[in-house]
Amino acid sequence: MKIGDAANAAGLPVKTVRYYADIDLVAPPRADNGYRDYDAADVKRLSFVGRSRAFGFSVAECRRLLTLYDDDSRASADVKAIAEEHLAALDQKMAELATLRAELSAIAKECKGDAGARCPIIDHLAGA
Amino acid sequence: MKIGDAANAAGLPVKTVRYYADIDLVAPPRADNGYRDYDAADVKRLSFVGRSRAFGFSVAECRRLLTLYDDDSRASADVKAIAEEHLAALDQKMAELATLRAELSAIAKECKGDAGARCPIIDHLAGA
DNA sequence: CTATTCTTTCCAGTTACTGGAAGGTCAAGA
DNA sequence: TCTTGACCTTCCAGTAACTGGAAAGAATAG
Repeated sequence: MKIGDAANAAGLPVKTVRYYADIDLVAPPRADNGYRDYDAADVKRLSFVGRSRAFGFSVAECRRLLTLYDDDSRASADVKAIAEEHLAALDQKMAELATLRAELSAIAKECKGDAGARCPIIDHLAGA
Repeated sequence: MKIGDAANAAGLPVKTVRYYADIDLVAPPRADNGYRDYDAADVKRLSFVGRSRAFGFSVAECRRLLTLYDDDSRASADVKAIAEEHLAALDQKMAELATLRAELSAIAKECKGDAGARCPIIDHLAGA
């Protein structure tokens, strides 16, 4: 199966699939003509990565997950650990954004937002 | 004032200050010896950028904000527009993260996280 | 006068692709 | 058979915003 078909089946751009091959994430063998030769298992792995990425896992995390995916005798605890690690990271990021949002919102509220030059937002950013 | 002192006064790493000079964000003149020569206004601008970055504004947004900061006759509406644009972006990102978090959390809950191989997380990622 | 601390430039790496150029391969149609 | 077009290949560059490090010149303290 050529890269175009594999990418199509996995719902990923060809460029991305090629990239995953370059970084040895999902690296199929080559056919005689030099073309990458994907099989059904490769497509499954590509789809797996695609879904993992959609959940916000980094490529490094995808690599670990893929290893566990391939390992029939993994402990589900190992998978869950990665997931919870990721959940914690999501929580932290959300908390950071919420703080930022709240502070910026409070400052923005003070600004009239008219044609006048006086601007509490600028003042705050300037350290007033 | 040399870059080290300016960076110190602005609370930024020297590397970052040099980077800002490279991209013409805060670009001081050069002294005879070739050293960048910062004055008090430059330090203020650096601090301004530092605070803006801390609020999550991109460097591109900082550039716009800096222009407005420098313009005594700006309309506060222009500043507020950037701030609200940024608030909207923050809201969107937070919503995305919240969705991700909820979905992943729901899936993770199904996983026992023990020594067994059966793992609903993997199953979900595999598209089951 | 020297040792240390600055400063300079430039190159590379980070994350996860994405776009584009130049060129090889293959299947179908005239 | 020839050609056209769709596909494949590699490699280079760019994205965002730095950060680390190397090599070399400048300044300063003792």
